[in-house]
Amino acid sequence: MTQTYSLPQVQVALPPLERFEEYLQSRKMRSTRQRRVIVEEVFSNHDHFDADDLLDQLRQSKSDEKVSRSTVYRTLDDLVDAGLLRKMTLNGRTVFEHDYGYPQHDHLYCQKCEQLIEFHSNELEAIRAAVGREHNFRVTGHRFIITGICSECQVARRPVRPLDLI
Amino acid sequence: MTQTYSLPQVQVALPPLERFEEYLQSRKMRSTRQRRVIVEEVFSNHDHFDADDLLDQLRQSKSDEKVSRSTVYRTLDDLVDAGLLRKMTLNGRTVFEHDYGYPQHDHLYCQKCEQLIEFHSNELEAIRAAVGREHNFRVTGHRFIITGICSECQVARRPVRPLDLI
DNA sequence: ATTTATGCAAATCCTTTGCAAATCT
DNA sequence: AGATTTGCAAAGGATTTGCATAAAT
Repeated sequence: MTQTYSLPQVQVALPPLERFEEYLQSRKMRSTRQRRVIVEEVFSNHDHFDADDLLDQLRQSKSDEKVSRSTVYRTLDDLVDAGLLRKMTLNGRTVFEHDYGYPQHDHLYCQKCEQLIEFHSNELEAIRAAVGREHNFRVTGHRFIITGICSECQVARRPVRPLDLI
Repeated sequence: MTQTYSLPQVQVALPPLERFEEYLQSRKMRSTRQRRVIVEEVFSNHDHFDADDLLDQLRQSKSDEKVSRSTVYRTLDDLVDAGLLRKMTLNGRTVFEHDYGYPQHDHLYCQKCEQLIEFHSNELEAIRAAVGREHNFRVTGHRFIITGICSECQVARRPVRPLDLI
């Protein structure tokens, strides 16, 4: 039942860690215990997080695998360079989210619960392109965030975050 | 030739300083020399700026009108509260721009010359509303920034800014 | 054996704060 | 006079850096 003839090689997405090691090799950087631990932790769930969140998570998981704060910062930047993570500023906080193997999307940001909701819009891509064309601007990316109150918070009576820093 | 009968009072936009003094009064805050100097300086040109830029400008203009760094920070926040300025984070920098009496717009950001180009799109408003409706999200605002290379920089050969922080 | 990465503590950058003195109303 | 605001210097928070030691090739 096993097929032994070879199929045309399909571009299958590598697991994040492997993808990262590929990147490291290409830059003559080393695959260290810390880097591996960080990548595993980062891709173990799909939340948005900042350096501190990650540090906390690392401390909670297998306690023997310590990683210093500086290494977390350094590796997070490497992961962005490698295209595994996206970095953005939200309300003054630097937050990261998965980029590698993750579909393009934008965010709704609730000013009460501070939750980020993802959405995708094809029309947005169109606008982006049109605006670029109009201004003879070579578009390489964008960031779009809609602020307001999410459905759950519309009933709850919680204070709205000042929100000047989106 | 002078008409002495009174016309129905039209809502004319007040100059920024007057608008600000109105705000100050409503909050029992005082119209101080520093606050006046800052507002005048801020609205003397339409560039985007950060606290440091403003401090420099203040130092260059009439040298007798000194304003301390803390006061600049404090007043900038007041101006945001008063609705005269918008605050946003760009590439890790906190930048301000005129809001009062200024039409709603979004930005193109050139990663080479770091210039901000303003544009407006009605379609964007539509998308915003549609997305909000879909997610039962009460939209109060948004931030949209398109990144890339402006027309002038497309010919020049300058390095592209890393740009992870938009 | 070499070279790169880590961890620590110190340094930096930007912004905020406490408080006495100065300035408004 | 009485209250608010200012300027200063010190405190904060987040991130980066220099450097000796540890770990990877």
